[in-house]
Amino acid sequence: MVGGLRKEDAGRKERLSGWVHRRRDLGGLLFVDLRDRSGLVQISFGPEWTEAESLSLAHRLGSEDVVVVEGEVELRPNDARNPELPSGDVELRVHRLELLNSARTPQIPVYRGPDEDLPAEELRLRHRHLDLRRRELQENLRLRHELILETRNYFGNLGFLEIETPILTKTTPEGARDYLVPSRVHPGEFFALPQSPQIYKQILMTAGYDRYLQIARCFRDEDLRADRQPEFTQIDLEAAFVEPDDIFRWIEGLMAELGKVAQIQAAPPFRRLTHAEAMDRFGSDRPDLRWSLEISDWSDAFGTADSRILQSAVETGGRIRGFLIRGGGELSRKEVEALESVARAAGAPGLLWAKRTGEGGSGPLSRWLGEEEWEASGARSGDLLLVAAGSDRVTSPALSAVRGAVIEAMALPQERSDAWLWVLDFPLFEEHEGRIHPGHHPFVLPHPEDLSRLNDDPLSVRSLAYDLVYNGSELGSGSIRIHDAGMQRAIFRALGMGDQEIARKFGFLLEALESGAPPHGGIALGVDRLVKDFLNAASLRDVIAFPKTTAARALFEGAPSTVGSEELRELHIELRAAPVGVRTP
RNA sequence: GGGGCUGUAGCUCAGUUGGUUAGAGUGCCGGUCUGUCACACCGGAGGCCGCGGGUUCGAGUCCCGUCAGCCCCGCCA
Repeated sequence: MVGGLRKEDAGRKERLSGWVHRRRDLGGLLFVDLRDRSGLVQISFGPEWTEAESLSLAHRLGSEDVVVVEGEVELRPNDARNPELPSGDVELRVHRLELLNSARTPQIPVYRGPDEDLPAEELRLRHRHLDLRRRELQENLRLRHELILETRNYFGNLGFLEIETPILTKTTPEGARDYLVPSRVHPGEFFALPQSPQIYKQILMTAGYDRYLQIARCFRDEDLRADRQPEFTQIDLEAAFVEPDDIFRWIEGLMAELGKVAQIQAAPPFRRLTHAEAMDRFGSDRPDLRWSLEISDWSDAFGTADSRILQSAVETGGRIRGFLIRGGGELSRKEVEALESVARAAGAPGLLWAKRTGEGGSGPLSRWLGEEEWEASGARSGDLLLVAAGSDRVTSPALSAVRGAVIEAMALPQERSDAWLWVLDFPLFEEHEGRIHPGHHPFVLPHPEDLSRLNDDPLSVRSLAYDLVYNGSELGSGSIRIHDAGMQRAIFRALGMGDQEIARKFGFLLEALESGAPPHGGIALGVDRLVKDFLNAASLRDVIAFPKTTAARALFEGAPSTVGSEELRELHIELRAAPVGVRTP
């Protein structure tokens, strides 16, 4: 309302409410930028059009005071228009001012000057009510709302039902740490907050709700990152009698619609890569395909070079892979060594490199490269080779990190601004410290072609799991699920669970599957990440109204916090040690 | 659990090789000002240099520890 005034409104009487954004007190005249969610408009006070009492009150206004003003919309004098403000052609000449609520001087400024940095993140979170008054955050939350609204409409039109699932649920034995909620009426027992509604939506499938949707809150008690919050929101869906292509079609259609809302290009069909291809060509299961730079395999070309590092890498079953950087010779030795330390930070023992020059080459790798090797590499004079040798397990993450660093160091131009990708056929299992655990979760259907290897070579078994990747960011994961109880038991056993344990932890799921479960599958998309990536926001905290810190604290309200001994007694909980370092805000 | 960066006025920051009374901009308070829009001008108040310990004649500055925020690794079915 406030920010919507235009020159067509000139002459109208208006009553506006809002916050005092900034004031410019000229003595006789006084200008105030009035702010509400719609934007800013200048209101002016002067002895010729403002009641005396209101005028004197106006001179005492401070930042963030809440006011209501009545007056007339007037065209500003020609030389006093502000082209930078949408409402800058007009102002409200105030007849009467009423102070609805005075504000103490804000701890952090809502207004931000052109060259001014934002207040420290800690202060922005502590005084969140003030930070949220900033236009940028209001715009972010508005877009978030619109994307969620569009999502509900889109799936509603496709016949999906939004069904709520419990927040107080059963603890899940694998996966992330659960947030636990003690039961008062059942001493020693705990609910868990859901890491995802996975099992519930599968139960809904067996119950015949064949298209399910939920904008679902999920909780995982793990350490945080810039793109990870302890509680987060997912667009969670599941459908019966589907194949991966059905899911892809729906999600591609959704992204096209959301793209219209957020002005992002999302033209179906999206590119597809198998997990194996993605790892082979980009070293990552979520490559950023805004750049096409790919890994080359030089195992054959360099494997016979007179170098122990290179030879032994191939002899022990590894590969020699790397990047051919056209024009990379322009990078200084220091810059190339920075790339090497990126590789080390990502777990590689090192990164070999060579620049091809007019006569031969330079760099540690070049002493092993004869004319034959140079030719095989495809390098021309002025190019740079970056090479990692060893098992893919080590070199892939390193090369992926190097790829990003090269793109930045060379300032390579984006080849497209919005790169969508499906990554398919994720491994069913992964190995960690000698233990097999699910690559995604234990309910994923093994790839039908690989079933025979389930017992003998489980780590080679692919799954019908897929990820949606946007500009190198994992926006969502899904899969076709197991609907056969026997198959589900076999997977639990492959994960090392005994029959009793299976019955205790997943008996209710198996019972449901045995009752006539349809084939089904689905996907969950991270709303927070989606909004962040669509807005190109710096942090997830900029698209969540009340986010947690990296230490999983809420600074505004001061959660978590201690509770009284009476409350603990009711919950049958005894603390082993007095809490340390608890702050009261 | 590990590594890195940051912490100085309400806010954003500067602070030399360890040296006297710790500065700037903005905000705040007071004053002048009728077309400003980062209003301008004059004056003023405002500091546990995150916290604790150490080295030193002397610490915002060096060392150790600790707390908080951020980033990364591990972790995130």
